[in-house]
Amino acid sequence: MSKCEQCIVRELSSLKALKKDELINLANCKTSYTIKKGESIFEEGDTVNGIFCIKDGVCKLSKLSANGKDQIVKLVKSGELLGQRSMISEEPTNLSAVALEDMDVCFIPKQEIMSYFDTNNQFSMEVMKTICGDLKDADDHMVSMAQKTVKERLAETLLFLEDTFGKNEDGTLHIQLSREELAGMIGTATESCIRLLSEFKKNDWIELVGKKIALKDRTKLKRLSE
Amino acid sequence: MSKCEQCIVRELSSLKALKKDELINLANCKTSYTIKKGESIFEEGDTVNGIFCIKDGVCKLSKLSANGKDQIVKLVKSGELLGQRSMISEEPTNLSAVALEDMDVCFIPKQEIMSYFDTNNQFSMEVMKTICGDLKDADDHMVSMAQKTVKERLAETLLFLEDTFGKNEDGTLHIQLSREELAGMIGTATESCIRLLSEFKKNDWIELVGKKIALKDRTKLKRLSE
DNA sequence: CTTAAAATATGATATTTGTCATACTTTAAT
DNA sequence: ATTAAAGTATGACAAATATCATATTTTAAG
Repeated sequence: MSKCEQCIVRELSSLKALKKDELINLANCKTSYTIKKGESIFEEGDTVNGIFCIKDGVCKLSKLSANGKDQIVKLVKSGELLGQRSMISEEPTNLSAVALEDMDVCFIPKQEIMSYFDTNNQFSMEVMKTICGDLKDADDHMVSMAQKTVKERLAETLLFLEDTFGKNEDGTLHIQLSREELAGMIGTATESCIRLLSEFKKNDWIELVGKKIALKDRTKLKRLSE
Repeated sequence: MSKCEQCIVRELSSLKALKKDELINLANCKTSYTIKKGESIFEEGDTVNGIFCIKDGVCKLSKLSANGKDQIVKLVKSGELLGQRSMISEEPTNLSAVALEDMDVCFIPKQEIMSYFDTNNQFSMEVMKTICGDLKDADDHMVSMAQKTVKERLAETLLFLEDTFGKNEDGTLHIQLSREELAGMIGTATESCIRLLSEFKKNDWIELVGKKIALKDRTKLKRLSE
């Protein structure tokens, strides 16, 4: 049982507002475990009785739509918390969380978080601000879906992926998404996504290294996305 | 200065968690006013230094997209609070709020709300739950935009409008939206929206009474929307 | 290494949706 | 009452996107 006090990623989330004695309690009640790429942390309809603190790795939050396609709502990376919404609402979650890479996570039981809400107002405010940020992102995302073309959304998403997850030494996007998953982020058919990637490549805006993608002309992509 | 203690709509929002003495303070610092149909409560980019409690009327929350179209993100009606997200984030709002009907609202300064956050945990939890509910709605809405056709979204929206705002004696939707606004909710061009309304009418799923709309076959609409 | 399965890619085509033009209808102002 | 402006409606067409078929490449299993 490692000490939460010394955990680096804790500083990145609302948990940074916790005080020393709260951190000691936290270390005593948390559960650490690993999740392999492709495994799920929770699934649509599950009741989440706590929150997950992501120490390492990235996962996708997605929702299966009526037509059988998996729409990716958000990517969550190390330093972020997972499951807050569902835990606070006291409702089964409407999203599935699936690891895109091997992950290290800690589970913190609901009871513990609730006790922080009762005694540590700064923590409550941090959580509230995080959820408000998520809400703003969701609204903006929704407007993109409604008003932008698939091409614009692809450009936007590629830039987002590079900005958020960085790139490898060879310039390719660090985050590994299949074409199907990329299409699921954009909200389009896999074939349409592949076709547009080919078009972007032909225009020399991106490079395709196997199934990896490298951005070559961020300016053009930026202009297209707006 | 009317007493908040006796205000009926207060019972419908997070404000129901306030205690007697808090309500007396609230009554002393709130500002009541009216807003005419078409007027705005705040606009994209404004800093919102408090929240609005809607006593009567309905407004739209919308965001202007790059192509010049106004995407309606949410409708807010009496009993609900407005501006919480922006106030808590301490960021300018990303949405505009415009009255769809004449409205009565009260403005509660940020300072006052913050003091409740400090001293009344139940209130904080209620606000958190509301925002979490909004986040869930936003995610679901986003998936609809990404995965459903315009026709499906129109059917869904018509049902939502009847369920949420009710209908007049003649069976028409109580809420008054122009075709342009309805298109703005669905995320489509005004002409496409009008065209689909005509098609729905031809199929006898709805009736068009002037510019008003009456649902005639909820079952068909429901099936279509899913 | 070989093979089956999965992922990526591309073409052909149908469907959906947007855009532009125009007509009709309602609303509001003089 | 008359007229202009805004809102609603419809047609014609173009563009965007989905779907289905099929080929190619990559991955994983035996």
